Amino acid sequence: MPEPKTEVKKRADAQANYDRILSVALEALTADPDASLNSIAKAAGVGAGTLYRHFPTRDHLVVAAYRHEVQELVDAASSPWITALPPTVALRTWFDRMAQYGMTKAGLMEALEAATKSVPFERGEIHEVLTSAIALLLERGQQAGELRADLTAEDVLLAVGFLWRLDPASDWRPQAARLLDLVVDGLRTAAAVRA
Amino acid sequence: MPEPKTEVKKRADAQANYDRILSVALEALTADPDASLNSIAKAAGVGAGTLYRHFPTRDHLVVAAYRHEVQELVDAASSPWITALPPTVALRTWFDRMAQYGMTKAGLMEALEAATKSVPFERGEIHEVLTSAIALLLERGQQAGELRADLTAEDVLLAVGFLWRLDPASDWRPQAARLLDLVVDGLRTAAAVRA
DNA sequence: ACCTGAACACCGTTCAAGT
DNA sequence: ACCTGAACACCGTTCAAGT
Repeated sequence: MPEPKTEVKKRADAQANYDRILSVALEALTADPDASLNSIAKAAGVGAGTLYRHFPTRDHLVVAAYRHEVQELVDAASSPWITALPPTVALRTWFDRMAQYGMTKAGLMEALEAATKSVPFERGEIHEVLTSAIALLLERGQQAGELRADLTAEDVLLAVGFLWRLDPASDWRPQAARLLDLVVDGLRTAAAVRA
Repeated sequence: MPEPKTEVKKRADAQANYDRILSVALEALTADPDASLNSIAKAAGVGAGTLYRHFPTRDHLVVAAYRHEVQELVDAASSPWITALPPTVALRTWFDRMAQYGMTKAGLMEALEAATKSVPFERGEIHEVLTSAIALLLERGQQAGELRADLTAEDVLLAVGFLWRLDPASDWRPQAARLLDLVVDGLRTAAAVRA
């Protein structure tokens, strides 16, 4: 019988290091998004080479550290309290939650931003998982005729990228609300606007 | 008679260094937006301390290096070929030009991005000059009743921030067009949309 | 297989010493 | 006044040597 997990089996010490690096990284990056990789390795009690073995680039580490948070965000897109809403409202509500998440976890914004970077082959699973969550909500609105059909989930992700340039220490809520209104309004079909 | 220029008079050698650093920086940053300050100082034939004396932070240098390009962009907002257009079209056309500029000069995007950063007191003259250019176009559309009156130029600058996350090496034009349409559509008043 | 940690080339930044 | 450039503390990254 092979392992039920799809992930390749690691040696026990490697797995333990992997987990410890991640938990330390989550803490360190939340405290300071610019925390150095060397400092994280040291705090995790591993050599610098070990960190690089597991996470070849900084983005890999950041993305992995916030995988859980991002997954929660993605899961929310298909949760009852979102899907019960009319499509356009659902999309807007989900973006609100996204803003909340980003603003309260400094390091998370870096992870989300990495997913919005342009060069495609450098975009990882976060990009994929976020766009699929957006696609879910977007397509529902498109099929209902509320949202324009000529825009992709990638477009929408780029359009809401302003969320990670807000200042968490400021009074960002009114501005986020105005701009999300702007984007969601732009997403609506002429028919939906007229209604 | 004092100097006609508002800028404080510098010693001749200081002025020469200042100018040379800027011209070298423009070239270096255009070639590689991540060029190091030390390498720019060396290429300009000055000590590192001299560069820091003139430009206390990297953003100061980047902003100064692209001042001329940004000014051209800003001037375009009040140029005849823009002001002759209907307000909403003018705004959209100006953004197209903005995208062109950003995509053809790699380092310029960094300068523009610095202007979109959240923390207010770190935003410099580029932010000010860009928002005033946007305000010019925006207010014209607002007074004509074509554009929503509840949005500021700062909002709009944030909303078009996706422009500096496009990949200049890719086929960015169709996506930029879709997203600019989205934003400009969102900016229009209900009355204008119905028309 | 995996880990360690010294070593390397580099970075931003400072500051005593010069002119 | 202004400049130089060595020096400092740090960064990301590598890799021989260990287990």
